Amino acid sequence: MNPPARRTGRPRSAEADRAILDATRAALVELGWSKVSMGDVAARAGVAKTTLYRRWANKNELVVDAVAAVFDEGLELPDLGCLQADIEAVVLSFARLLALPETRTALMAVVAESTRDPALRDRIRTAIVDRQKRLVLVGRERAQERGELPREQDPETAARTADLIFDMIAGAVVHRVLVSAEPVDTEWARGFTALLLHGLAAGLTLAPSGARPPRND
Amino acid sequence: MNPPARRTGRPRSAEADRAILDATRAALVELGWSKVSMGDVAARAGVAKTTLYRRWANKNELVVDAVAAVFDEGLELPDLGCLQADIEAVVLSFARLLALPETRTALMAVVAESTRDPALRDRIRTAIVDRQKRLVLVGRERAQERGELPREQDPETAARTADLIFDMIAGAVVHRVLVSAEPVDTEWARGFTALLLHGLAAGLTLAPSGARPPRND
Amino acid sequence: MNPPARRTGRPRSAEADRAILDATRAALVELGWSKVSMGDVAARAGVAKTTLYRRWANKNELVVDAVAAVFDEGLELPDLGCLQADIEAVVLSFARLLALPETRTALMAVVAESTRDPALRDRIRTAIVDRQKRLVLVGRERAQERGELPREQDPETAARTADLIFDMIAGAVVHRVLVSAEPVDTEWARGFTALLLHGLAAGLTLAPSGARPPRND
Amino acid sequence: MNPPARRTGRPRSAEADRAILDATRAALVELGWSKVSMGDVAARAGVAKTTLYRRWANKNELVVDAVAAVFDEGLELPDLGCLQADIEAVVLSFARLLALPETRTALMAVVAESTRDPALRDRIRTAIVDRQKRLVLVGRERAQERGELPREQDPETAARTADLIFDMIAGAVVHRVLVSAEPVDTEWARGFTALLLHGLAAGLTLAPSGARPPRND
DNA sequence: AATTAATCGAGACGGTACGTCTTGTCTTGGA
DNA sequence: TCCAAGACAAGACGTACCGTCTCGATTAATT
Repeated sequence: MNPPARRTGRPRSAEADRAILDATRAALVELGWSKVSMGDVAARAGVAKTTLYRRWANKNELVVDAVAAVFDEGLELPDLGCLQADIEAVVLSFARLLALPETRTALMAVVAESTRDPALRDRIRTAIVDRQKRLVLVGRERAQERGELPREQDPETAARTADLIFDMIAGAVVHRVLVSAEPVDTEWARGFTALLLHGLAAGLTLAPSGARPPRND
Repeated sequence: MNPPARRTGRPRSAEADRAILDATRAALVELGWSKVSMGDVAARAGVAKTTLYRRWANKNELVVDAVAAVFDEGLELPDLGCLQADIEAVVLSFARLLALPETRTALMAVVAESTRDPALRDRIRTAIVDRQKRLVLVGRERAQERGELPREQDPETAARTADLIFDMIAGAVVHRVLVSAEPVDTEWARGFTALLLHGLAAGLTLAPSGARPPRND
Repeated sequence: MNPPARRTGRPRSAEADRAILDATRAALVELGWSKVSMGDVAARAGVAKTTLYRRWANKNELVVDAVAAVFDEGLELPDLGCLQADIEAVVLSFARLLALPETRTALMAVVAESTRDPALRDRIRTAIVDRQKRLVLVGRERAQERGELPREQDPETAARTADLIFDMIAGAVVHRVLVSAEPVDTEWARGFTALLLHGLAAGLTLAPSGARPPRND
Repeated sequence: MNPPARRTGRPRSAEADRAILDATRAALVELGWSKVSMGDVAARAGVAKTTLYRRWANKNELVVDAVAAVFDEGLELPDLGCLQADIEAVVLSFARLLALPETRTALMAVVAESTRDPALRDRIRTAIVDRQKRLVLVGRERAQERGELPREQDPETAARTADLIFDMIAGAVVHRVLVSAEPVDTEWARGFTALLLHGLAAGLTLAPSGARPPRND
């Protein structure tokens, strides 16, 4: 992303980077968002406050990056051989992440803050949203190879659909966990995935013909 | 909160209450949650900080109360004669609500705060979530009467399904607007509704061969 | 000086004022000017940093006032019955003050700072210089009553003379102690006072035979 | 940048030295002692901070060196044929020096610093004080040759008197300019010189009898 | 009408974190 | 071998806000 720039002077310590992000996550777990202070993070990381501010403009930006790393590590898309299983797995893996108080608190705090801070919103977008969108892209590609999904010719339509699916999956999980405040368990994940795959109207399509009820949960 | 007690002495000013809540909302819109300060709200309301703290224990409580009213209006479910149109309408109506900086900021602020405060989470659930869930129930009832959706016999399953649909609709819209930070317009609402009604697999089902239903497990 | 102003609100704590100035002087003695920090003073005084900054704009101003109080307490003009004894006493009392490291350091630091900061210079003038000038005025009044000095009719000339004498006494002592870095002892005080009273030319006038001194105006 | 030869690591020493000292003086004038920072000086001089620290141990040492040169020029004692004129001339010449912000700031900065640093005080004594003391010696010698002043037999007493006079002249001027913050003009110089020559008591001693005494202010 | 007691505005209080600055040292790569 | 550039640990600076605490001045309902 920024290979130019850095030319002269002492290079920044990669070790410090790591220590700071680790310390931030640890502090987040222990204290919760609002009680994490830059000074405390610096002390935990064995680093001067200056070193934090040289890398991140403020607490929000630091926490976004710390949270982004959690998402990078916490979310995976195992190839389970069928689209439904893949989606269920990623839903559960996302839910597991949001079940941790520090992830939950930090993510929402940062999103809330971003409603008034465009720079922060951009950082969230690039550091978290865009990176996790890859899960949708990879999942779709696999499903298309398996013949479970058709290939979209128009790349723009394909991109729009991917965005839509991402918002639907992430949005439903976040809303269930944070707003409705109900757990996301295997049963919910299965119902959600079925609905996402076959739609609300599925039951109707099949029902009239015979006895089979919709597989809607 | 509690009617008793008040006997002698000067009664609290109702006007002050109103001025404070108005000032809080105004400050929230202008500054965003984290930059709203009690001192600032007091100054806007032409009131002393003491007067705020005499009524609300802290910033959170004040903001929640200030925000609560906003969500009581704003969402309606017009009967447009077909399920798809009804869903699209409610999606757009919700999006319109979230497009106001006031609502957007307030909602996220309160939700973020609630990740740390179970009492606040309950308050949100009863004051906002449960009240809006009726939209799903009403919409489903209408669709069933029109024959667009089958009637679910088991009431528990029916309730679970309603919750799921609510989380999917509200979650997708919120995520689109606040996290992905993209607008919810008619086109998006249409795409979302189609996906919700017919599912991801629909393209495959309808496009290539013809009658073949999803063979999904 | 400012009887108006203060009308509403909680009045400032006189106790805090005292505690802060005491703490400042104590810190000055222990640590020396450059190592005194506002936070440290606040902690010693059992007071919040805010309380310091509500009264003094910065460290310099605080130290000026702390030093001024030392001068107020440390300098007196005992009535010893004759002008020469009075002057010698005040010279020695001033020298005793400057012998303390904290007074010396603090005074010079503040004066040095004031060469670039007009506000600070004014504060020094009103808080220290003008207040100690009273010693000259009182001493002259006494000497005039005793008949040791003539009464000046023109008040402007009288004021100018007082300023001149003040600069000569204070300047000589400060220069001796701080620049020449030699002690001011009884012997020096006696020599200085004699010179101040009778002038350089005195030796000539009284001593040798009678070579007429210069007719210098 | 520089024509001189570069073999293996011989510093551009001379040029860098000069640039640093110039930058230090400039910064001192512009910002005042306490706001001069090593980083700023380095930047002005187009030099790395390392280079400063390779030559001077700290800020004090650097500033003292930067300032030292200023006092080597600037003070002279023209032979005007009479003691009073000589004194007035040197007073005005000293005042002229202190009127320059550069000199004023630098002198006080260094003196202030010296209150905490005995080594620095010695350095000031030899580099500035002792060198200027010669003015007193020369002036006295001339006055004695003219018969304006008696010759002191005891060399020790003579030395002590010279020190006293030096402290009185330099001290009064410095105090007037820096502490009282009033200008030293011809009028003040005349009044000061008269007082120094004839003493406070002069008015009284001579006046009653009748012969016109000097109007000493 | 006088008394009473909780209200009001204003603003100082102890704390705590912020984000900036400077100091003096260390670490690069380039000449 | 030295230089410029700039990162580093340490720690003070002055500001902002929180939630509490005086103040003197209203202001109703109860005497």
